[in-house]
Parts: sequence; C-alpha cells; structure tokens
Amino acid sequence: MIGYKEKELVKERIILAAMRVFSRYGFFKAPVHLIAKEAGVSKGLIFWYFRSKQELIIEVAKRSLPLEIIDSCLESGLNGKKILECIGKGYMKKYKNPVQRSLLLHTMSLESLYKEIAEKMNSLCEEKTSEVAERVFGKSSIKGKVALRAFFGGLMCYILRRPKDIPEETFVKNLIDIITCI
Amino acid sequence: MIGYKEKELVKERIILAAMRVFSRYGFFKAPVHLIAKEAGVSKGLIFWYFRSKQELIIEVAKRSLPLEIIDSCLESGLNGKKILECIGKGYMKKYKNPVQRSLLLHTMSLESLYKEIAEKMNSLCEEKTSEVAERVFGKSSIKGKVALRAFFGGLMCYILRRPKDIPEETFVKNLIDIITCI
Amino acid sequence: MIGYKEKELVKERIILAAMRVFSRYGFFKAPVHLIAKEAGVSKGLIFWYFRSKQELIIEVAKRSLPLEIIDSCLESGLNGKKILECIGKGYMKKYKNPVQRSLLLHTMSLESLYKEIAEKMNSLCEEKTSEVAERVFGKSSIKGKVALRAFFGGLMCYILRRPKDIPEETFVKNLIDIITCI
Amino acid sequence: MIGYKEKELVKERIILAAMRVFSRYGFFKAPVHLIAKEAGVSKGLIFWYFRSKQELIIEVAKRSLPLEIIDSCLESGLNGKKILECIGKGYMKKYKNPVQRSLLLHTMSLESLYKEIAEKMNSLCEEKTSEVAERVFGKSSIKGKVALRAFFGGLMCYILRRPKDIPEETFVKNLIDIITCI
DNA sequence: CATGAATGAGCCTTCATTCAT
DNA sequence: AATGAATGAAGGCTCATTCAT
Repeated sequence: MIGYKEKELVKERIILAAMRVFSRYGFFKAPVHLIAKEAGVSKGLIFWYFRSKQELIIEVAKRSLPLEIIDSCLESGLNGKKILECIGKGYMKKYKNPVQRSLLLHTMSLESLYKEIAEKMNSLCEEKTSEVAERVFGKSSIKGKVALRAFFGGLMCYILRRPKDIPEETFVKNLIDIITCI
Repeated sequence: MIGYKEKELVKERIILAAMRVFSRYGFFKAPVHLIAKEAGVSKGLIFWYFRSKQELIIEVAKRSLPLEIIDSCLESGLNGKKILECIGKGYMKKYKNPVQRSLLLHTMSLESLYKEIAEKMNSLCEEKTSEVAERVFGKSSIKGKVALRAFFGGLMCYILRRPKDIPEETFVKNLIDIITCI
Repeated sequence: MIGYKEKELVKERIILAAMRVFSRYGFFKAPVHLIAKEAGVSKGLIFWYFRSKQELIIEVAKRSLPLEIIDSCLESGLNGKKILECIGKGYMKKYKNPVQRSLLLHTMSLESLYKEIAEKMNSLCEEKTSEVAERVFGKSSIKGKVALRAFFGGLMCYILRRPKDIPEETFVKNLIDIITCI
Repeated sequence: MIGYKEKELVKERIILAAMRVFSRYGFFKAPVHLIAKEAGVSKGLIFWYFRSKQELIIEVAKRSLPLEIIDSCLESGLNGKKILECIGKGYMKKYKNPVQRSLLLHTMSLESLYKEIAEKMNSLCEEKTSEVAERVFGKSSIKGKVALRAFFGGLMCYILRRPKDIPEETFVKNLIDIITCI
C-alpha cells in the first residue's frame, strides 16, 4: 500500500500488532482479523508471512521470554553480583512495557501446548539458571540454585505486580542483597 | 446415566473433570464437550450447573490459586520461619499435582481477561504478601516485602520446573534460610 | 402445591401464562421454561398437560382467532346492520387486550405451518364471511362478499393500530355505514 | 463455488433465498443452513453479508411490507379513485406471489419483537393511511380514515385468502366503489 | 505482494422433551 | 400430580484458512 513497506517491515509490523492484540485477548481469544486490523494489513497477508496462526503465536511467545536478556548478560562475561544486576536491569527494562508483561503470562501458559515453548522454558529454568548460579557463587551448589530461583522468581513477582512503594532499583538491589547473603 | 445423582456431587464431578481438561488444553482450547465426556455427563448438563463456560473457567481458576494456603497459614497464627514453612509445605502439597501446576499457569494468564481473577491475584501479591512479611520480620519494611516476593517467586519457580536434583524439603528449607538471612 | 389447584385450573393457568409469554416473544422464541415460570409451575408439568409445545401453541392460537365471536353473532339470529354491530363489538372487546391483539398476529403467521390453524382461517375467511354477507345483504353477491372483506379487514386494521382520534364506537358505526352504503 | 462473484449479486441471491425459506418455515423455524443451501453458498458467507440472522430477517421483512407501493402511488400525484386503483393494482401484483403473501403474515408478527418493523408498520397504518385518505376524499375526515382502513383491510383479506370466485380486477373495482360510496 | 470473498469445521449455548424421584 | 435434573439434537455464530482476483 505504501512504498516503504519492505518485506521485513511488514512482517515486523504484523508481529508487533500481534503482540498488542495477544496481550489484550490472550493467544486463543485473539482473532486473526483483529491483528490484521491493528497492523493495517489484510487478513490474507498474515497467512502469506506466517504459515498459520500457531506460527505467529510461537514467534510472539518466543519474543516475550527473557532468554535473550540472560544470554546477553552471560555473554558479557560478568560475575558475582554484577551479572545479577545486569539481569535485573534487563528484566525491568523489558517488562516495564505492559504488553510484554501480559504476554509473558500468556506465554507461560503455552508450555503445555507447544513443545517449542516448553523447551525454551526448560532451558531458562534449568541450564541458564545453573549457569548464572555458577557465575554468581563460583561453583555449583544446591543453595546457589535455590538462590537463583528466588532471584528469578522475585523478579517475576515484581514484574507481574509492580508495587508502587518499591522502585525498580531499590527492588533489584535489595533482592540481590538478600539472595547473596548466604 | 439418567436419573438423579446427588446435586453437589455432580457439580463437583464436572469441576474436577474441567480441571483435568483445562490443564491439558488450556481454558480456551478445551471444548465443553470434552469436559462433559470426562465427567461422564451430557454437554447440556454443564450448562445446568454453570451459566456459561466462563463461569466454569472462573470457578476452576479460583481453585488453582494458592490463596487458601496462605490464608490458612495466616489464620493458624504462626510467626517467623514457621509461617514460611507452613506456606512452603502447602505449596508443595498442592502443586505436586501436575494438573494443579499446569492450571496455575493457565490461570495466571487469565488476569488480563477476567476482573475476578485479577482481583484475587492482586490480593495475593499485595496484601497477603505484606501480611506474611510482617509475620516473618516483625514489622513492615521494604526488605521484608522484597524477601517475601523472592520467597513466593522461588516457590513458583520450583513448582513450575521441579528440578530433579533438589527435593521438596531441601528446597523449602534452603529458600527459607536464604530469604531470612537478612 | 396449593390445594385449590384442581386439574382444569392448573391447565387453564398454563394456557393463560402461555398467552402472555407467546404474545411477548412469539410462539417460537418463547421458551417453555418461561411459560412455566409465568404460570408458577414446573417445566415438567406443562408436558403432563400438553403432549408437546406444539399442542400448547395450537391451543393458544385457536383461542386468539375471532371465530367464536362470529359464531355467536350468527347463532343469535341477527340480520342486517345488527349482526355487523354484534361482530364489531365482539372484536373490540376481545382485542382491546394487547395480549390478544399481539397473539392474533402471531397466530396468523402460523397458517403456513399448522393445518389446524390454516383450516380455521379458511373457515373464517370463506364460509363465515359468506354467511355473514348473506345475513347482511339478503342474498349472495360478489359485492356483498367484497364488502364483508372490507368490514373484517377494516376491523383488523383498527385493532392492530388503534388510532387515538377514532373511538371504538365511532369506528364501528362509520365502518358499517360505509360498507352498507352499496 | 470458490472465487469472487459480484458482491451485490451474492447478497441479493441470499436475500431471495431467505425469502423463500422464511416464507415456508417462518422466520424462527428456518435454520440459516437451509438458506445457505437454497442460495447455493456456504453458511459462513451469510454472516459475511449480514451481521446476524436478525439482520437478515429485518431486511427480508422490510421488503415484504407494501410501503413502497403506497409511496410510489402517492408520488405519482394521483387523486380520487385513481390512487386507490394504483394501490390496488400494486398490492395484487406484489402479493400474487405466494412467497410474498406468506412473508407478509410472518412480518406482521415481528412487530412485537423488532422496533424497526414496528415503526414501518406504524407509518403504514397511520401517516400513509391518512395521506391517502386526503388524496381520495379531498380533506381529512374521520369517515375518510375509516374508509381507508376498510380499503387496506379489504385488500389484505383478499390477498391472504384469494377467493376463487372473485378475480382481482373485480375485487378491487368493487372495493373502491364500496368505500367511495360515502 | 496484497486483498477480501468464500468455506467449513467446530464451538458455545438453548431448548423441547424425558424420566427418576 | 409435580418437580427439576438430565439428555441430545440443533442452531447461530466465529474463525482459521484458502484462493480467485
């Protein structure tokens, strides 16, 4: 319709529209035609870029998980509290956006339906958690793994229900203090 | 199949069947006729006991939240680590059941759709968390609230992905130690 | 439930309730359970007194036609304008009631579905009309039959939309004058 | 069956099919899938052109009323008996078709359900009737209005039960003579 | 690439009817 | 007689998906 709509731009616009619509209605109550409307394209076009609605769901779901935050903090080679700070900041930045926040919830509930999502969540909860634990506490230990779960869980709690009386930085700082107090 | 069964029994049977089916398919991909089949009743009967599928969803969703665990531990008058142990045990017991575990995920994603669920989750994340924090740390403090979020978050993480190498009791004990280390 | 509910009383109460409900919703959009509620009886009881909903519909439909008015005027042996006055008064009395008025419309539309109603309407429009025409004009004539149709049609028009500026008596009197002016 | 037909053609074909089916079964006993079959389209397509079955019902119902006949005769500027002849011919032509005849009955019974139909019938029975009366009798009078109701009512009676021994032209001619005899 | 008419499966829900109590 | 739980067929409608244009 407009010249600058190059292929990737349109696909991206569809994904972004889908994120907004999915976050409001959930993956299965969001009709494709609403996504098309939100993206300003025709319904048919969505099926040109995505084989099926499920493919779009999975694309969106993947983007709503915090995997890339953890990966980038791991790659940056940080250790100790630093890596926790990195992850904490990343979470706060990403999930400040209510669309992402709501999407995260919807995505978690997909786990029982799509293997692809289940695997991502597995990786997140097992390997990544262990990796980060080692980086923080030096070596693998039960206590370290438990602490990391408390860390991730704590972040998630904060994200889902941002308490008005605790600012982001305060929360992250306190959380890190608590779980590294061991 | 015809005739009178005891009223409450039938309703309960429908709810239990719905829990199983919802946990497998999610609330919106689970067709009512599957629930009926699972419960051994006719499709029509479900609408005799529930005005709509949504009413059934909400009934099931409410049951899958851990509110009653926290309430009962609060009511028992426990303090300090004791109340955390109570809650920890309660969580483990309830969510050992994979149906409940899966349902919890689905329920959390309902928050953006149903006020009733949003309110329950609000109460859980704000008031209840603060109440428990006071019971544990004596008085209201930022650090206490953060710690409690780490506690609940940690429990949730464990529930969602039960790591094979950390048994329930060990996890809860360690988690309590960590967050009360302040 | 109450002692004085003798058989015929209950049946009659159901019919009267059905008339009210049918007049509001139409025969096919009126659910049986609403009739039961309106009559203050259980849904099951309606099927004790009537083999099916259709039987109840036909019973109510028959009562809403003006057959018995015409019959009683014919039987009373009146002639000329007198019989028209008799019929006119009968119509006004019966269809002053908005329930009957609305029911008449619904009943007329049943004709294509139920033979029994079609027959009644046939009798009304053919034989009865001719009989009355003879009583009024002395002998059978085309003009007489046309006039009688104008009479019945005129009455029906008045009934369906009672114009505020023409009282019943005035209407009937004028109508009779017009069609006997031949 | 797949591909683009001309938009208005398809919609019109659905309406015509609906008229046939509604006339046979009545508006509420006619299932949408029968209309689809009759129109040679899929069930879904009906809901592409009409928001709901009700919308289709109202579209069909409007077409079955004689409003446009009266309007066109009024607009043609005719007076006296001429306008009655115009209307008479119009009625005969339109309701010679048994589908239209049956539909008229069904439509009249919709009045208590849909405002839109009630309004059309109001206009027909009040304003239009008065307008025609003035055209015929020169000025507004009670007698004129009564006569017009006798005219319209007479036409409707003839339509609903076409007596074999009175041909259309004869009926209309006689009817006009009778009601203008005043 | 892009559109939107067309399809058809499937879902939620209603409702007449039955029948154990 | 009377109740209301239970049934099952059927209906309206939504929606992912296809495909002619």
